[in-house]
Amino acid sequence: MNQTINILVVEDDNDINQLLCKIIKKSQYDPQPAYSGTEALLYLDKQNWDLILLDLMLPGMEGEQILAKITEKGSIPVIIISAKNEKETKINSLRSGADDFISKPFDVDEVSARIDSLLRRYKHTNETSNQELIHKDIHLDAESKTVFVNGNKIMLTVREYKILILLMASPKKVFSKSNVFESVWGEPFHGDDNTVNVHMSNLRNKLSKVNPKEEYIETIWGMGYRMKS
Amino acid sequence: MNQTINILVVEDDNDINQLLCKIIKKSQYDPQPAYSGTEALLYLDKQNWDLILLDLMLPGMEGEQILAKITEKGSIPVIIISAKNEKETKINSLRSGADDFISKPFDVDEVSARIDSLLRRYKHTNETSNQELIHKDIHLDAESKTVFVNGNKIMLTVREYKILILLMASPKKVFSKSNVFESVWGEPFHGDDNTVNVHMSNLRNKLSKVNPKEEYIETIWGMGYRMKS
DNA sequence: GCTTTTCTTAAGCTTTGTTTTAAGCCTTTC
DNA sequence: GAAAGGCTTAAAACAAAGCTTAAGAAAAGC
Repeated sequence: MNQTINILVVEDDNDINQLLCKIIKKSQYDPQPAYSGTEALLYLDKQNWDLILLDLMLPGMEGEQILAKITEKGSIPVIIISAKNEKETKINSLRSGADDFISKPFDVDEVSARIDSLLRRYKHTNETSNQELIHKDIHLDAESKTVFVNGNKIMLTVREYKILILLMASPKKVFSKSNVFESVWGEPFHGDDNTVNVHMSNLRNKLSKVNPKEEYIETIWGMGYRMKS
Repeated sequence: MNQTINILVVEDDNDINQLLCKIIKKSQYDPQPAYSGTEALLYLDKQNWDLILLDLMLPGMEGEQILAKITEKGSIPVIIISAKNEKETKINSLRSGADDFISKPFDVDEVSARIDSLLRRYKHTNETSNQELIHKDIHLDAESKTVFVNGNKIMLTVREYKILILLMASPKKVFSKSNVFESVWGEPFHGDDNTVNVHMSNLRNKLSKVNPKEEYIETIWGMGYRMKS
């Protein structure tokens, strides 16, 4: 049960990277150093990270690009650690999906406290990746990001896939439109929006194309959507 | 559907409090100023807060005590805003359950960005309020938004569902029509309205369709409604 | 840069839910 | 035990939520 917590440390400076890893180890977490942007990207897809520490100034690739890749990938908590200390950098990072911003030079204990604080809240969120979800004759393989209905592979777009994985991860739960929007799009929902409907409709079509008799996703009027059991 | 987000602003300085409220309003959230620790505590239990901004230096009561009360109460996200800028204060706050620490003087845009960042995550995680309400043979599961009477699933509309959850959450309490209306509809009640009656009737019908002998909701003449024990 | 795919927006339409209306039914009070 | 006021109910009118389609915009892929 005592699962290890994996933290990716993206920082080109050798000494600082080692220092960060040391801090992390001291708190009983499992650090993985990455010394460049490209190295970071390699690790990114390789496993599920519980948290990422990211330096914004990297050789080869800008930290901002990495941040974009991370947020695109899912909802991994990110702490930016940077010497680029201007207001704009800070705010842009936070707006782009970072959860915290620590300025260099940093205080060892503060870094540790902020890591703990973030993990305390979000430890339990990232548990659904890297497994196979099954519901009726839908098989969703999270690792290869493929979906089979009745043995037939179907091609979903990113949005459709994310909606499906959300619903399938908690098959009894009812997700409101705003739930869905905020989980899948990662931004606040403003009520007059039709795009969830459209994607839901498209997803349903793709699912039922294979097996027209079956209804997979049900609508709970005024409440939202749920996998039909 | 488009729920408001309530933010409690605990800060004794009038100008700063107003400034913070202004920032919050600009982001379409709903701020509530509290100018002292005691005032903050009053508000704390009064409703469910999505986020709390907390100044550490308050007259009468120390901010640390408030923080303790907040974390004790549940998992409301807290951002500390403080002029006490020493390392120890920062780290203690974070270790005591705060999610972020902003030093005074603060930058308006940074505050805004950090609020958004925290809410973005919090709203995803806080949806697992998986509670089940039981009254006689009625089982109400909040996560799946389903209601069972004597083991049989019954289909309720949103209004009916909300009325039932209200009554079942406080089964001994008598709810006046205006109570019900204001809780379920979220707007002030004007006495000459019959709609609560209608929905109550429909709800009773659906409940007693399964089990006609049982009376679940009783009318207290001139007072309101209550779950019948 | 051009092509292809995917996403978003908007409109019209269908389904479902809500409110109003109004008649009749209980309780209470005098 | 009749009048008054509150409560219930059923049905009609209305409103809202959801679905589908198609077309333009944006993004991704080549």
